[in-house]
Amino acid sequence: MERRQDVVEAVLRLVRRDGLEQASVRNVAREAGLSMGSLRHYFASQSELMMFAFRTVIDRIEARLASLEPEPDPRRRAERVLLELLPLDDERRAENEVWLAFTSRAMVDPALRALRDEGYDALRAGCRAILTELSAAGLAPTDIPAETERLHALLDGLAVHATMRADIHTAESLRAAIGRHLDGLAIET
Amino acid sequence: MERRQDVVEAVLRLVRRDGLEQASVRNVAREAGLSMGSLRHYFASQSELMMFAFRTVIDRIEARLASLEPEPDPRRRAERVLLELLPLDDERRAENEVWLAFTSRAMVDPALRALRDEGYDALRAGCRAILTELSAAGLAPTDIPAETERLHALLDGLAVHATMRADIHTAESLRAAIGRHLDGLAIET
DNA sequence: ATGAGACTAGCACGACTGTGCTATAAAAGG
DNA sequence: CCTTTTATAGCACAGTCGTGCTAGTCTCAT
Repeated sequence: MERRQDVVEAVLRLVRRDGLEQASVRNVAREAGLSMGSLRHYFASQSELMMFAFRTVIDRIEARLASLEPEPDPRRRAERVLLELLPLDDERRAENEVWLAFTSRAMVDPALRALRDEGYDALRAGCRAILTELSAAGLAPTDIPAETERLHALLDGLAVHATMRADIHTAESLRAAIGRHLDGLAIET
Repeated sequence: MERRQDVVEAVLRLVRRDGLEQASVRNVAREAGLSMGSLRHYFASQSELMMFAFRTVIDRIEARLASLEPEPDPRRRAERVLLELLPLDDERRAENEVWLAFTSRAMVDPALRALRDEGYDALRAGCRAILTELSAAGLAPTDIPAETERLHALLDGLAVHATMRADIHTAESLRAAIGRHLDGLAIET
């Protein structure tokens, strides 16, 4: 059963190193140290493999968020959750790279689109929850939908930028951007 | 005369409809109504074709920005420029879809990366220019680098979101997000 | 020990890939 | 008129692609 996870690891390595289009059945098998036939015993088709890999990425991000230690202060909690979603270390940088590749393919692949939308909706709901709490504490405006649009876009924009150009966007500059946005929300109230 | 432009149109149609990975030499030739050999008379290799197509997209966006009618009021000018970059109509939606596809491939293709970085830098410089003007007019904080990071991320985030889910992000909601951000900048000053 | 199922391996097929190459048709310049 | 470019077309080659298929090997309960 855990062998499927090994295969997914191979997929993610391949996607990061050579791009999603290089994640062919043959390449994945070689990267995972399996024969083609053996790989197909775990995944009947390529699309099943890709869906599973995409789902794994989503699950990991959600698991990391769920394992955050509780933080009563709304402002600090907001900061912590948002920063957890940005590519501040190699692990999360890898996740974001893979996410970007899948997202791009989802533009033309209906099966992946459903998963992408699921991730999108979850992230947006998270942003909304953060803003609802902040607003209740008087730390953000009351127009939740509008601020959700803005925060969600800022978050994904920062993530994409940091993934594309890790050299320019340091952990510090990302932290500063988030902090500044939260400050702004408090002032606008 | 410029048959090359017709070929690029075919590439862009193909990328939008079926994804970048479907933009093979054969498919592009068929889409453009040419034979393979004929296409190769205009573009010696596939990568030359892709680079040219990517460059065309960049040039078009810059041309559209350059053709904006002058607007003396800093706030209105900022709004106009930023909205021009968002996928508010089909033409710009198409550009953003293609941009996203190229951007994703640029993660693993050094040749495309140079072009992507060029676009990235130009957009960031534009954001910085807008903020410098706003700041001079007392309509934005003086910490230009930090605000550039935020505005640039917001802009790209909105663009990506609207491109992925055009059904959810209406022209109105995008306009509102930009307007709200500019309001916030003025308040934070 | 024997049969069942899980696992591993690899070949074959038809389709698609980018590019090298040659051959023909049209246009242009002398 | 002839020649030189320019343009169009298409075949051949050596790959890679996903998947169907068969067969051998392992583990384990009966």
